[in-house]
Amino acid sequence: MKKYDETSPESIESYGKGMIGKTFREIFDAAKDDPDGFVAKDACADYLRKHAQKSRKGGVGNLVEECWFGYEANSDDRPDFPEAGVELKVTPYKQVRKTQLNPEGFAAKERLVLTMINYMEVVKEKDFAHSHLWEKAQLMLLVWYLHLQGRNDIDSTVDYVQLFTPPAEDLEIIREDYEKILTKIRDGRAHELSEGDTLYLGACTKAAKSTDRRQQPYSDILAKPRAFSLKNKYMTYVLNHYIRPGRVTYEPAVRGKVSDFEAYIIETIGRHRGESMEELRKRYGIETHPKNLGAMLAYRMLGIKGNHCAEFEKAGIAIKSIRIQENGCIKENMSFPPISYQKLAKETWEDCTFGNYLRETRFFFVVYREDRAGALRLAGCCFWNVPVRDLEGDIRAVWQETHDIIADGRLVLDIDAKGNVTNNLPKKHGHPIAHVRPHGRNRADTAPLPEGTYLAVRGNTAAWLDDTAYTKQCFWLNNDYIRHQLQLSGM
DNA sequence: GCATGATCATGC
DNA sequence: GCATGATCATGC
Repeated sequence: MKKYDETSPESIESYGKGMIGKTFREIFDAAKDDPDGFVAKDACADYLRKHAQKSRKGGVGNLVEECWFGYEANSDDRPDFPEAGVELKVTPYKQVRKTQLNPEGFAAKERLVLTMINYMEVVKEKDFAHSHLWEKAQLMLLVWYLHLQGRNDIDSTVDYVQLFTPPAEDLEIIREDYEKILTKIRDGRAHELSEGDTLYLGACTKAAKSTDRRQQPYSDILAKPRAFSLKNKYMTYVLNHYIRPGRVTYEPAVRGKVSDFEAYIIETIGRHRGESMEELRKRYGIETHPKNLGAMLAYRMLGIKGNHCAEFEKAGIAIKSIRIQENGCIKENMSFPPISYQKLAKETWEDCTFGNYLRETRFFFVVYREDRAGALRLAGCCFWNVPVRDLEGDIRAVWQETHDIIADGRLVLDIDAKGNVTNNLPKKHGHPIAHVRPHGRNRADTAPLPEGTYLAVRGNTAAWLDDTAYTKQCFWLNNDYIRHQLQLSGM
């Protein structure tokens, strides 16, 4: 006898809310001792074994299915509660740095995987409304728990349980994302899919081994197995704006309905083509010359008063303003967040901070070009993400070289008689796309090296030196590479 | 002129 | 206090 009505989403939700405040271990223990035989006993024994070792991916999800809802976990294609059309999703969130706009500092820990993309079958679907994806995503019961580093998730508490359907304005974009992914598959380019291609719905890689490949219908090239997923940034927005109570929402760029989000943004900003940064700055009443002026002006041109935009936030779009000099060169290389040497040393390319950032982030380039008088005039804008071949080519090489030097403790400084410092990290020379360079307050602004590794110094020493830490560096994308990418985007 | 290392200014 | 975006300084 079920303790809820399997045909009613509300009943499933209300029964699910009974988990709030309980740990997964408590849910398991209660089920184990349930005299009604509510749970398959074999499954419970299985859990004890698996969780005695270490936390298993999907482990707590299966635990909730079997120990709380009392059905056997399976990889059935249908929704978990077929009669109610509800899909159960147990998903972690985590603590991140607190900011003014995220005062408690919570973020989704992972993207939400919805369903595998069967390249051969998905192209036969009539449209999004009739897709297998929509069947799985139209009504989800989200179960959130806080993941703490170093703690087995089985000891986490269930914090939120809520039915969720993406709101209409998000669905418009999810539908466009779906079409974009389908178009790439229909063009025989499934092997070039990337999470950065789309906004809220991503095609994330999902394979047991990094060498796994799948057939695709319109090309002989094998493609990585991928799944439709709601991206991490979107899930963070869902958590902080739809699930947790009392959060502020950001202003949207689109009010009403548009058929193509990106085209609308480009067109709206494009109306200001030819205007100078200074003119725009004064028009929008910005008194100072902040470093993020380019981004601020982009928001103003989109009719947004603050320095955040709901759609960009949900999609994880990063605004980068680019200045082209009169001679056609981009003045500066493009910087990224500082490298944590300790994290880097433990990472692999398949799952690393910088690689994941580039894979998941869509960029919005706002381009200003210097005129003869030296004024920067808006030249246009475009959306961009790193092409797979570049990511897996030079960027990967630069990352791997940097990783190996740091992880193996092979970082070497040469200091000449004048005190000029050079290191052996990958340079722009010899790398067409990316390089590594300092990026901190000054060279005494350092980050710790992995434990047990030490900075080697040849030549002279320097007062700021400490052989367990080194000047903060970051990965940079080369200016000429960005220039070339802009040209490919028709700018 | 450009690569590389270094630093500045502002906002969160 | 630190990340971020931007720019500077020097030597080859």
